[in-house]
Amino acid sequence: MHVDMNAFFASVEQRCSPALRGKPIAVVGSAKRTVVTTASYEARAFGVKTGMNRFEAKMACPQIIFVVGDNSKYIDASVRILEILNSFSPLVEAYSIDEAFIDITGCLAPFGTPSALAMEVKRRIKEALGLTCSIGIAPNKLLAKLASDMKKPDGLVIMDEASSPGVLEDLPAGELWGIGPRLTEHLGRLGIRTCGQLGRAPLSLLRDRFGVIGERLKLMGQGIYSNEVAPAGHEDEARSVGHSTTLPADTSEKGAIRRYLLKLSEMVGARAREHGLKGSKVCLTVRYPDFYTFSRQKTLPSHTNDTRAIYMSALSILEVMRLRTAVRLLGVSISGLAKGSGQMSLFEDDRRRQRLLEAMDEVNRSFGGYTITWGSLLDEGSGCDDETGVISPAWRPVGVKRINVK
DNA sequence: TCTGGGGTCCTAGGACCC
DNA sequence: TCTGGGGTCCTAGGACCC
Repeated sequence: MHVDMNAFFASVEQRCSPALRGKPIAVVGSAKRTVVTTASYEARAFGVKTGMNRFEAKMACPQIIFVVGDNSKYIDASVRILEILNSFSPLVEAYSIDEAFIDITGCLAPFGTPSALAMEVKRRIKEALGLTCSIGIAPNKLLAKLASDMKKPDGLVIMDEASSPGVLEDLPAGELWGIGPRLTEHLGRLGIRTCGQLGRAPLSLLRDRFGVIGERLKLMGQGIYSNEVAPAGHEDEARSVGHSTTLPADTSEKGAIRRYLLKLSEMVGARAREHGLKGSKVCLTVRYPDFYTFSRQKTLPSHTNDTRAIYMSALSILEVMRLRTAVRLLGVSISGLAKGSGQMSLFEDDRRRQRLLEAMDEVNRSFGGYTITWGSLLDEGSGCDDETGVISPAWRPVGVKRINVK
């Protein structure tokens, strides 16, 4: 079963503020350069879409109401929804803040049918949070996700082995989870437009053109998908931890760029430390005003989650980059992750350093945000403005991927 | 009054090793 | 008198997802 909350952020806001109900609203970030994260169904009717900037949204719908998103509300709602889902089955995978997969294979008895179970899930969520969702039930995650997408809002679609071939036969291949615009185009050039055609395409052709995913594509066209629901505690380990930010204005000013890099390094370091993770690679991403985006990474001699070590690496990469114009976005991430050993260093300096980081993390945990931070972040002059930016739907309510913002 | 931020996975070339 | 074949790791970019 796949549960997909309808216009999640916008619906939460409309529940909280009756004045917003029935109105075209768009949830955006607080930064100047922001985009629509979620549009209410009233706004979608005017063509407002996720990813539009304010100007585009206003053009599409002049009476649109912009609402600055509030992460804590969405995390709160998400946790409560997951609790409800967990009362039906222990096998709940929080796929994103507003989507979940639930293995209900062994949980049908009290309800009799999948449909009865799904109706009860919808009723409980509506009762507790006043929110609607679309539910898809199918033999696997691929088809369940497809099914939940077929009727919005407040839908319920059930697909079984008997009905899925009929649905897939004329379904555009690009509707499948994992087949995006580029693959759709490439498949189209091969004369493959529907899932039915994809499922019948010669394996040799697909393998030839798409490498290792060729085989999976053919199976997907046939509705075959073997990934299991991964409940809490059984997810894959995180592969990277990163933060990036679009600056309030493009800048070439070295001091400002360094301050942003320090702040990003601290956000990355703090989150890695919180989860006992250390990385062996640091990656710096830069976007120019023309949107040209590139990155350079550096392998470290040892694993680290120390803000200073991350920052120093980012700086050294920056030196190598030789920026050609002003910068629009900066990003810092670490990868090559390993669970920190927690072992005490032999060197007094390192031990003091570690205690300093722990103390700072503790203060920031207790008082929120970046109560304690680095002096050079606070230097006068060119801003390292504390803007929230846009809320990311990929956030998880719990675990490494939970992003703590203020 | 221009385009966010969080991720994962795959590819392809080159360095390096035996 | 002309250059094998196996492998790993690293890097940068891009497709795809929410």
